[in-house]
Amino acid sequence: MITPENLHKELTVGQVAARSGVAVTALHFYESRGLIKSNRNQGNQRRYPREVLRRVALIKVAQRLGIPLAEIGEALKRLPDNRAPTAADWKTLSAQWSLELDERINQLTLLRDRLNGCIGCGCLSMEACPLRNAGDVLGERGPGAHWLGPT
Amino acid sequence: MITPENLHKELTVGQVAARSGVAVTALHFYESRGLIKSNRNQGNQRRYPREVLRRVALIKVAQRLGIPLAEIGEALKRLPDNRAPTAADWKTLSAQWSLELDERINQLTLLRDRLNGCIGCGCLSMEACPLRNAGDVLGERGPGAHWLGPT
DNA sequence: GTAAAACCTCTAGTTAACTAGAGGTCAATA
DNA sequence: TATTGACCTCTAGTTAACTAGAGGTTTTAC
Repeated sequence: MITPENLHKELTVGQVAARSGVAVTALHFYESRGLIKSNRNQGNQRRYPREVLRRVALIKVAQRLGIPLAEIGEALKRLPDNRAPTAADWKTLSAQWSLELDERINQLTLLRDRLNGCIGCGCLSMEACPLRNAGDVLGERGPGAHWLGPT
Repeated sequence: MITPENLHKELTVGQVAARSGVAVTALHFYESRGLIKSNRNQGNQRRYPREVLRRVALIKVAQRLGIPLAEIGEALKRLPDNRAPTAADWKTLSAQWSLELDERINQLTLLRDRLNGCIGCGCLSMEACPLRNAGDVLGERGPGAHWLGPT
């Protein structure tokens, strides 16, 4: 709901950048990917409702979890439109992401155990070595979550 | 040591590709990055000693561990020149990589615990939220190992 | 009222790890 | 011998997540 009062409270890109710790260009970029939205003033400059800060915060946390922007965008799209994510929304998203994180940790742990089992063996055979054809653990990157690791 | 006998045993790119499961173009690419080397025949075509198979195997395993090619190249360069990696070499490298994998797992575990601690809190404050300013856990990507996660 | 700071769009560059294709050569087979 | 398949080099494109800069407009502050 836009009242004269909260219109006054809108933020410029520069302000959002300063408060969120994200570069102005990055905010442009997020907008181009549909992760955030902006209103424009008379002179075509972006004006953000304050809620954008929360949205950006959520984006940054998700990135630290290793979730690619595209997926974060998907998740945000599933939230009621154009509203800041609430604590309840956050709960839903973070529970999901926690599961994926668990899965990722399991995969890495299994891989490490195999590696340790293979130290010194030196086989590396395509057919026999568990490190080489552990396709069951870390398969091709198909549909689903893709973990690129935190930057 | 090149004898008429093992000259005969040299492999073409296509053969290496087939046996290693890596595309021909990727082998070209590895060569351009100094990860593997080839001899050329009269017609300028690549001819590989059989040891290249072991080298490629090692590259693929390291990649599954999430180690970037540049670092794999560094590691290979530290091995005696132009020789296939032996079981002892593999032991050295894999022990090192195992440590890095441990570290990575620890980072992710800590992150997951923080995430779980934060589910429902919904704060996401720049100053207060442990998820947001856990710079101690996963910092900028500086010098050292860079983990991009397995593909 | 003017000058500087902030903003706008758009293109191009960055890294990683390749792939795809053009245009041409070489090798193996019938 | 001719043809096909494998090979050669080189350029350009791919994805992700941005950054840098050019060239131009708007806002703000003095």
